[in-house]
Amino acid sequence: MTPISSSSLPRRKRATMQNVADLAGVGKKTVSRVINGEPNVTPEMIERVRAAAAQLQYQPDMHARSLRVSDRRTQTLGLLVGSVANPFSAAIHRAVEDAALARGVAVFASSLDDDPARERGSVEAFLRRRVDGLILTTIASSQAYLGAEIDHGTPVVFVDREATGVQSDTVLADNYEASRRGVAHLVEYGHRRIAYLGDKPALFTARERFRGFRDELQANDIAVDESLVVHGLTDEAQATRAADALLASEQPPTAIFSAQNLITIGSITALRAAQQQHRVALISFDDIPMAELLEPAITVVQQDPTRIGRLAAERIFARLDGDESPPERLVVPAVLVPRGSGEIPAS
Amino acid sequence: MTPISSSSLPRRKRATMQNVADLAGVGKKTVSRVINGEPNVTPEMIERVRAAAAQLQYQPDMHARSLRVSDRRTQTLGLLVGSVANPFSAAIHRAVEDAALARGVAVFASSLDDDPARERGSVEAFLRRRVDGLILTTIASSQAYLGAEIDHGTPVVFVDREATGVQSDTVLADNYEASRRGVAHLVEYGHRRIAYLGDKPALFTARERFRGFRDELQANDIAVDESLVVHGLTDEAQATRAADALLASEQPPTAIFSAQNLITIGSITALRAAQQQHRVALISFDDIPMAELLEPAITVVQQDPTRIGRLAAERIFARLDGDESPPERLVVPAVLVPRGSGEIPAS
DNA sequence: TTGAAAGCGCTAACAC
DNA sequence: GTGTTAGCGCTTTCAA
Repeated sequence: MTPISSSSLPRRKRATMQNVADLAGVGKKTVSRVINGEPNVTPEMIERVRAAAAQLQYQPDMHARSLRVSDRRTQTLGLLVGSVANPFSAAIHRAVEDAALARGVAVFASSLDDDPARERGSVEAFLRRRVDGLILTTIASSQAYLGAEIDHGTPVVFVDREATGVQSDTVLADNYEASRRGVAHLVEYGHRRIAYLGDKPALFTARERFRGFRDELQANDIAVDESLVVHGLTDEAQATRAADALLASEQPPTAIFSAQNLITIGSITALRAAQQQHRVALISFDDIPMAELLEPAITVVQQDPTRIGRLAAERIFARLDGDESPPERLVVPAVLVPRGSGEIPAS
Repeated sequence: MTPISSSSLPRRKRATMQNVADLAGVGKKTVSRVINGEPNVTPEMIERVRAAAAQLQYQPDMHARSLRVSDRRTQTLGLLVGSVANPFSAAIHRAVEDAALARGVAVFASSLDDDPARERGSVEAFLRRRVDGLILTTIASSQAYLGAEIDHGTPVVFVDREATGVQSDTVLADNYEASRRGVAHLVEYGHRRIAYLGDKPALFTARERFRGFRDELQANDIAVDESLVVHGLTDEAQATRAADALLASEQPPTAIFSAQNLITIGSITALRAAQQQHRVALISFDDIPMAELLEPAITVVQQDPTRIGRLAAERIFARLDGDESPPERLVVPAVLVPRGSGEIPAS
């Protein structure tokens, strides 16, 4: 057995640039030049410094660097998503990470949990760590508190939801239009009693999707039946109960429009329990995992979180690279993917 | 319209502690005391400083702080998982975030993608940013390169996979035993021709799970039929092709043991295509989304990524709080969840 | 081409 | 209870 690292050893101090300079017998600034790949250093010097750095296992301190460097960049981004455990958020996260990795930028990721206090807390935590940019999903009633930071030059991109009280780059799905397309699809299959199961109307996306639902019905001369509309569903269990009740009512819907992925899963559970999954149509706003393997397969309005994340990161980096054009509002279309559940005709 | 933040304004500099001190008419150190909640400041002083800080929208610079503070902590953690977009990884991430949030610690999250170069790159990026601790999923053949950092006192916890060449806290599922339990379950239902579909044997988890598969068969006096064993499956499509081939062979298996979630999904696709999903049993190592809603519902060996993440974070913080006990190896049991697909008897 | 001095924003140590 | 000085590790500035 070779001895492999013992935690009871006296802790060695981390090597600094000065240590490297001393060992290499050069000035601190020369080490700095080599580490940062600056020109005007002779090959021998480069070699000497490299060797010393390797011997000491030197790792430059980016915090100390960013404190002194002229643009004060930290090569760091703050990302706030609904929840890092949510597949939609996770896809955004991954896309941001990929874009950031290419530029040597590290990403702080946090979960919002639709809690305004967490929004403020996360943003503060990011700002105290002097992130170069912010990609934010928001829930607070106003983001005016970001005004000073934006004026200061920190790029901010809002994703998934529109911000209030500040203007900055925004990347969104076309919630309203996509919702209309989903409802129109059901109407085409003869449905007129369409239930709407949605999230809290405090959410931008929930409002937009319901607006699309309502407008599309009206465009087809179908009155919105309030008894078929349920708002404020935030988890599977609530959605299941709401769908249960609708299916057990005197005049049950012939189709369900679910405005969000967790609600969809809850609705499927209810439809199965009532053995109505092949009789009552279902369209889900948001894709769900395994949708193609369910019976019936689930017709969805599919967002593109990867593209949303990529575009958001691109906006941040464009701003960091000097883009001073007016704030952009990028809309990423959601597409209707017919798979079966949405093509069940009205009975 | 009220004017709301204009990006073409001259960029105001960020307020520093000195600015706050000047405005409040006190010394820098007094501001420092107030910001950090240190004792021995009169209430009036606190109020004056608070007001000045608020007026200037002062945000302390944690980098400058950590540079000077005696323990050099940055209140930052580095987390490397398989992929932030993978549900298993995302659950770990979320658990780590929750534990970190309670201590005001921010989390850098990165994806490994089973690429040794990414492992090294991510760890370097974390170290250059002087994270207080590392939670790592690894793929490189050795983690000996971390020895110096561990000696230096940075806590490192390995999750999901065992490390090589260093000793440090580790949190793992009981891959071997859980795999045996899964196979034993199939044997109980009369299966003797059980296929194994697994990931690259370079992975610690893949090796352990296969070892469990093999040993459990042998314990039941069943010879391992090499024609029923496929390694090196890394995505759904590969798994589907492998399962297709097995099902179409002269002597098809009566059961499939899938060693990983993506392989399970691919296997389900193949079983459906061959209309064998109600005839050939299937057990999945790793839960998959919607498993209960599939037909048949999928029997799984369910890991507990939330617990893995929580324990990993607890280890880090215990070390940061001074725990000097020998490295721990925590095993989080995976449990067999019978749902239907694993209870199809041998035909 | 190289290096010495100054200083980024903050806190430790110590004076008052 | 409060302020002053020095210095964390690094880059900038500027002189050699």
